[in-house]
Amino acid sequence: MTRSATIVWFRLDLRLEDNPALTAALERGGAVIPVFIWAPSDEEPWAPGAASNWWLAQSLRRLAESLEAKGSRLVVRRGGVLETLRALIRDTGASAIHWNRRYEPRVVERDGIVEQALRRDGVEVGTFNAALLFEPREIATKVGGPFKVFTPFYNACLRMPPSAKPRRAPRDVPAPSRWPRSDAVASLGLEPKVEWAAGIRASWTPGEKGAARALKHLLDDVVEGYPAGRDRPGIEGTSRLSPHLHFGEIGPRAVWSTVKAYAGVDARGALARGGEAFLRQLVWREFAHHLLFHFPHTSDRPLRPEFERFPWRRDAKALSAWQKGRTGYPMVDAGMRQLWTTGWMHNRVRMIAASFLVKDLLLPWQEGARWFWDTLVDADLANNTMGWQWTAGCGADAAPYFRVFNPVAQGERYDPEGEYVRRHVPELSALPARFVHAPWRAPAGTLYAAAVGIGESYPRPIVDHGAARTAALAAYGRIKKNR
DNA sequence: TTTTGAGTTGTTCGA
DNA sequence: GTCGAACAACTCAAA
Repeated sequence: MTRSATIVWFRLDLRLEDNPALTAALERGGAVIPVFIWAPSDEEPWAPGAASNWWLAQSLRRLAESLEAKGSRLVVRRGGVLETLRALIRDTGASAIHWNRRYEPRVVERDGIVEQALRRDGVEVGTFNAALLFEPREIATKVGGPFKVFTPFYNACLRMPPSAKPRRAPRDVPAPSRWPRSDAVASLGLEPKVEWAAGIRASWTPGEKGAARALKHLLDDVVEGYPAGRDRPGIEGTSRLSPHLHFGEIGPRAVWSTVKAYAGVDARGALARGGEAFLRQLVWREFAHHLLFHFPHTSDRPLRPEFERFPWRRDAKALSAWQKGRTGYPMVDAGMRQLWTTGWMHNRVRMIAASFLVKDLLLPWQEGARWFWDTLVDADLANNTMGWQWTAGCGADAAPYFRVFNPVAQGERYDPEGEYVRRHVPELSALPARFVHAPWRAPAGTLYAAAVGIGESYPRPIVDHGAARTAALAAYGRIKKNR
């Protein structure tokens, strides 16, 4: 006796492996109807940005292909989620719907409404965890509250029982006798009308297979040297898993168990071979989700209320120079141009570029968060929010206010040969290493030989870092509590 | 309730 | 060039 069909509503879980909503649908028996619904207005003011949308289009195509290889399809629709699901239930006779949970405040709210309405309709609703090692409510302090400091959060995670082993992708996915209509991915308008995605396309392979390849690359070439390599933007020292994790093309459980098995344990019981350092980063992703879930206003407003009074400047010209990578500080500009051309920025450089916007230019962190949101292929509300608030000093466990990154010193320390700068700021590529992070210090003859014209081919610094630092410290001093 | 120890990623200055 | 201290006070989390 086969049961009636189950709809699997795909969202940020665009994979077949270790996908609990899908697995449970298969275990339930009967046909499975995989669905994706494009409803960006539900997520305003944080509807996905342009780079995210590009990635999404590719990832949906890859998912559809994988489903077709299993004898199934991906039904794509646009518009109101509840109306669409109800129509699909009506058309297919499905009696159940499964999805994997998301944790962004607006989405939690929307999903709650959808779930209640469908249950009232008599539909069986099942929701699952695919996106996190530990969901926001699973980790709590001894008195039951959310954590605001990373280290105790991390320790609490390590005390948790290990999560279940990731499930394999199904062999096949039983199709319904008749498929509901589907829109084409191309009709969703996710891809640019003007061709700007060439650099992004050249840098990434969206989809579950691309994610698996990135994980293999992490094990083969990255983890071993991760503790130091992750801070070197000139080399491939990071996992580059972030967009794959954001779109759920791979799950954190699979990453965790694979890295752990690879790294092994040293004599003192600690994870060896860079494993600890990498998995810590994975827990930072968990912490970001924990924070946004428990402090849902923080995507727009500071966690520390005194920062509501911070004297941010308005300066459209400075903001535009930062966005375009024309601040005159090579490390900042290289980062901003890497972001623009590849849809991604190395984490070390994100901190440098973000610190520059917030502390050197005294522009509001929300402006930076907005720009990153639109340009990053890994734009993730939880991670983006936590990162910007950390840099600005207004978030959980944030950098102390006097911690102002020096873009020249950071460049010299983490990109000593200037490879990273040369790659992304080609007009400086002929400068010797000792001037590549501060070209204005180079003698005229050196500049001439390298064909660099300060204020011509490459901008003069738009602010003096030393003076900017003093101004930032003064501004932060003014919002201190006891003054 | 009170106490205690601690807190991702830095910079600058002076010895 | 290298090293340690100062930068400031606050809040968190657990005992």
